[in-house]
Amino acid sequence: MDAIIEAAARILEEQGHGGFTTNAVAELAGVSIGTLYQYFPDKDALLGALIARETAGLVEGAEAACMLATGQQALDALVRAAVRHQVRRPRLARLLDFEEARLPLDAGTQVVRSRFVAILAEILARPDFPEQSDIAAATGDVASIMRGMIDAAGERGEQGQDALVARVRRAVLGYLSMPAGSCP
Amino acid sequence: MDAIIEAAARILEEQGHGGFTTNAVAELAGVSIGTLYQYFPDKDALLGALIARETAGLVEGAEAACMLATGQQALDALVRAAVRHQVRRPRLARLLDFEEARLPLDAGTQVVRSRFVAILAEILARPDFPEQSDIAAATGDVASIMRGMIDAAGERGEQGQDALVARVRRAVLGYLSMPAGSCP
Amino acid sequence: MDAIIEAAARILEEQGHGGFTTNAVAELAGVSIGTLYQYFPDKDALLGALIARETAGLVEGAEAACMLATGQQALDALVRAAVRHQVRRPRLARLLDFEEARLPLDAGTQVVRSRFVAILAEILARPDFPEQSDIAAATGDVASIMRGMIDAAGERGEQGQDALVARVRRAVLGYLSMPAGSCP
Amino acid sequence: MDAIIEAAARILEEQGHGGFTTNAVAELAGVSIGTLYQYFPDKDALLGALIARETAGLVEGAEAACMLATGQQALDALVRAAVRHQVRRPRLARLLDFEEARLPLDAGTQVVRSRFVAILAEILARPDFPEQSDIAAATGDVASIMRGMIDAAGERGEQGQDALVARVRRAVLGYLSMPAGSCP
DNA sequence: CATGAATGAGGGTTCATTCAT
DNA sequence: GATGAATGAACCCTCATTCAT
Repeated sequence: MDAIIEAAARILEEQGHGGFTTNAVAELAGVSIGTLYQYFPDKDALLGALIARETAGLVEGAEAACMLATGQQALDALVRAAVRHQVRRPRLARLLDFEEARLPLDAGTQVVRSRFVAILAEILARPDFPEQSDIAAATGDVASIMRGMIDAAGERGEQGQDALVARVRRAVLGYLSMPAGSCP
Repeated sequence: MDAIIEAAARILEEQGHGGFTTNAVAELAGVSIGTLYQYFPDKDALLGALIARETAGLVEGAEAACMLATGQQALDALVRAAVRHQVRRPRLARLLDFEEARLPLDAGTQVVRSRFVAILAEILARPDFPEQSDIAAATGDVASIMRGMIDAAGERGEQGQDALVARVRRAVLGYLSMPAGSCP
Repeated sequence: MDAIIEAAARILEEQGHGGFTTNAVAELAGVSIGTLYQYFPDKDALLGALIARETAGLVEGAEAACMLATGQQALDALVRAAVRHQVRRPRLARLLDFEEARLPLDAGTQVVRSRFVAILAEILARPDFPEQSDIAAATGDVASIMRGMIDAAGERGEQGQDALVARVRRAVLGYLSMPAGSCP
Repeated sequence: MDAIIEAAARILEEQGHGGFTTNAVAELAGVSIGTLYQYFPDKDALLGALIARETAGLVEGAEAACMLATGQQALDALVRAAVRHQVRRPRLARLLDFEEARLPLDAGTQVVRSRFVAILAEILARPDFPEQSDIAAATGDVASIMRGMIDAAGERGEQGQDALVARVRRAVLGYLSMPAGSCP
């Protein structure tokens, strides 16, 4: 039931973990608690489904970005997708981010998440970016940078997307164009 | 009682939020639940004390970094301090980071946190770094980048400090040396 | 659930405040503690419901008394109702009386209580009683006299109703027929 | 320790049963909790001592009243003593009244309390009062009337003593002068 | 004698989950 | 399928009481 997942999302972003109870979700969704348990075996399954739904949107954007011709364009679209995703529901995104680390991630979500990283890796390997000696590490770092900056913006309640997109791109490009292993 | 705070730290990093109950903390600390409540008026106060303790170490390192002559040296020391802090107890650091956002942060902790940012701002303003048009934004971004990368490393269970330090420095320097506002 | 309220009544009269715990009430009622809290948001709400239930019976009797033709008859019925109410469960009545003073009496119960006083005022104003210079004070005093005598009888464990009724009537009539303000 | 008893009194009248904890009493008295327990074996003992202290003042007044020549004078003084006692610390008096019923009254307090009734009985037997067919019952009733009216005044927060004294005397004299056993 | 840190049974309350209807 | 009353383990926290110093 989509209504249940959406109710879970709303409760989570409006009340935080404190108010996130199965009963509250069921009530907001307009179904009985029994019905909720018919669709989701337990609370974590509901959370997992919510995470999957949210992550899916992000991956869709990433896949679209991947279609673009140049690396610059693709990266730009990817950053934009990530920012848009976060700006839409910042608190929810942050909370789910945190939950993801705690959950015994079911296979489905795992795949979705690594799909994003795979796409990012493909983009960073494009010829219009400086070649990276360790592409896997670079990919991980870029992902971390994006996540760190975007989460922080959400936490601060930043509103506009464009400024944030510009700054994230600056960070990513700066990282990529900086030679690895410069002296200590 | 330091034993109680340390027990709280251990419970949190070993069992996560789920296992973090006042009774569990008291038991691990080897005191009765009543004793715990004689030192901390409620659960959040205990959490606050733990956050303060952990954050304090980090700020100390930052303050030492601030003493160094050049910006490069100071930044290097700062990154190193942050990495060391995180690598020591990665899970704990991440969980506390999250709690900090939720707590009605008492003044003391607030100060500690903003102190770190203030130090970072001072370092970034040094003459051996490229001048930033918006120093506040740059400071925030650099902090986010550091946090994002270091948290991710902790999440992945990365062990060695040096590689991580090098990569974080690369990201920060890359960001700083990239001119802001390059078009797409 | 009536069973819960009745269990509360029994616990209260058999064990006093000391034994009046939500767990004890639930157990005696034969329901789980969770069920109790589904019907009453907290302990005070349960107490309030019990007070309302007990007071209701008394007011009913008072209202019936009010229908009677003469003041003498009405007063007699009123006293009888109050005595009957108290004699039925003396300890419970006394304890609830006390709690009533402590509770942030919800509107419903407030009304019930003042209703009794209003009825008493109406009865005392009947023409077959001596006219009172300050009817409000007289009403309050008569109510206090009744309550004092009836509570004391309950405390002593007095059993029969008739003797007590006769004595209360004597006190009330004595008060009413005594001119106010006779000097010493 | 008188300071402890007085602290108990103050806590009780200012915070009610809810705040009446041995720790609070000790703190207000300016002694340690250990000291409190050196003087009073347990909480009820402290309460008992407080009751004894308060009741004692009342009995003293009653004994003084008993010395007066006529019944009228003695009764007047007795009522006045009771009212004064209550008006001084109304909430405390009411709470202690209630506790008295619950406590396994130690012999000392028992004696004090029945002493008051004995004095009242003696006064009511004076020749300037109408003769009572059942002097024991009359004594109990008069005591109950006094207590009911005076407690109610305290509950209402009534301030002046004189009006209350006049009304109580009216009630008592009215009761005494009313022939027992008038028709139903 | 005074102290006060320590104790821990027990109290009020929540909430994930079940199951008879 | 849907319902929602019922469950009870577990949580946070209090407070009367003890006892080593």
